[in-house]
Amino acid sequence: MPVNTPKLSDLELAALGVIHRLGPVTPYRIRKEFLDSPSTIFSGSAGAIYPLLARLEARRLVASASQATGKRASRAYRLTPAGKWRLIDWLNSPMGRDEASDYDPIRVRLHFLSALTASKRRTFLDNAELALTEQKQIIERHCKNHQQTGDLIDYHAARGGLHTVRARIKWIREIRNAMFEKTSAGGESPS
Amino acid sequence: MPVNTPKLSDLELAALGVIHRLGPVTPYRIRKEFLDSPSTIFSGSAGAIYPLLARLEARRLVASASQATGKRASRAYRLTPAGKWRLIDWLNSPMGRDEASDYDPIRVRLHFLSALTASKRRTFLDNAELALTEQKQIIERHCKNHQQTGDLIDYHAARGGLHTVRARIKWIREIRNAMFEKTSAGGESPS
DNA sequence: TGTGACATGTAATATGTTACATGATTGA
DNA sequence: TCAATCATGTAACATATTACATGTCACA
Repeated sequence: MPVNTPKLSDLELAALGVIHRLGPVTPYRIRKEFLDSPSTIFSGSAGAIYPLLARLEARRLVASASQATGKRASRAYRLTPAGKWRLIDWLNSPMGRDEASDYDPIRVRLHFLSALTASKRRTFLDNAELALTEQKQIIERHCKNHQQTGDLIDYHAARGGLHTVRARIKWIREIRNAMFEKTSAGGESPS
Repeated sequence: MPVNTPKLSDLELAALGVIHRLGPVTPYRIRKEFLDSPSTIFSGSAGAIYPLLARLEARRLVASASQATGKRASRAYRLTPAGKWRLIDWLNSPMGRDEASDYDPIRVRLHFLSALTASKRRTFLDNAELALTEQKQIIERHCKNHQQTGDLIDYHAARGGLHTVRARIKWIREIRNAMFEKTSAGGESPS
């Protein structure tokens, strides 16, 4: 069932998802979900989340109820039925190039490596491998956490990050090998 | 040498890189570079590129010379020395979480899969694998092209996309296996 | 002579970032 | 009681998307 045609941003859709998963939830709790994620694409900044929730409420995709304990204003947001339909539409919608494509900031930089001296290129690759290795450790911790808490979906999502970061490390090593390690054996034929 | 402190967007930095690689180059040629890329993050829309070039020129990172053949206005852009320094600064700058992190639209959706019935979850995974497989073929073609033209850097960049998309396919299969194959095929009910 | 691809641009608009302001709670 | 952290918000700003307007060229 197509619902609420106007397009939503990735962040808005992800927010719907978070609200669905957590149930009635405060804006800050939603922010934390993004802030604590090993992925950094959704910054979870206040300036993004509060106006976003106002937009979603204006479109009747979420509803809020006051939750004030004492004087401080606080609202708990939940999905409306329309909001849940919209979320499900998104999850069921066919995947195209945009979804199959990924964004790798290191790969973007790599395209322009010819602007550097050979020595700086090597430093670039070393830095990349270091940063990726740290990221890998962060994700491995997440993975273990979710495994212990039995949170299957989050576990699989973390595994995705792990698969990817491992592939990227392997890739960086392959490049360094090709560029610097000369005749190293064992090279697989590309493709 | 730190140059030109104000921060540039990824697209602006990538544009500097493209201008550096191609030499004096028209706006449309720059757009095409993004339009033709197997990655879809940089749309290369006119509304992004033309104002961007004006900004970079105002900051003296690029300079342009008229290239009008006949009546139609056309400018060729090249990097200024400051522009080249800025590009090199970017490539040499240390990599942090943001660079080590990646953005996988399928992984974002996966986090909310609990909103779907078991049957729809399976469809989701099938769709994902299909889209990824198509993307893989596109990247494989790019890879071969660059290999034939001897364009080492672009070849390695394409290899990066290939490593990643393969890892993602493997990951999707792993999830389907865990959820449906093997042991108790009993899907849980949607929450 | 018209059609479609190539090419240059602008305007309206929406989203998200940074920076700021402020209140509440915890614990040193 | 002071500082840090948690939490709610707003305002200014910059960037990028969509949609539009228009010109040029090849060629059927």
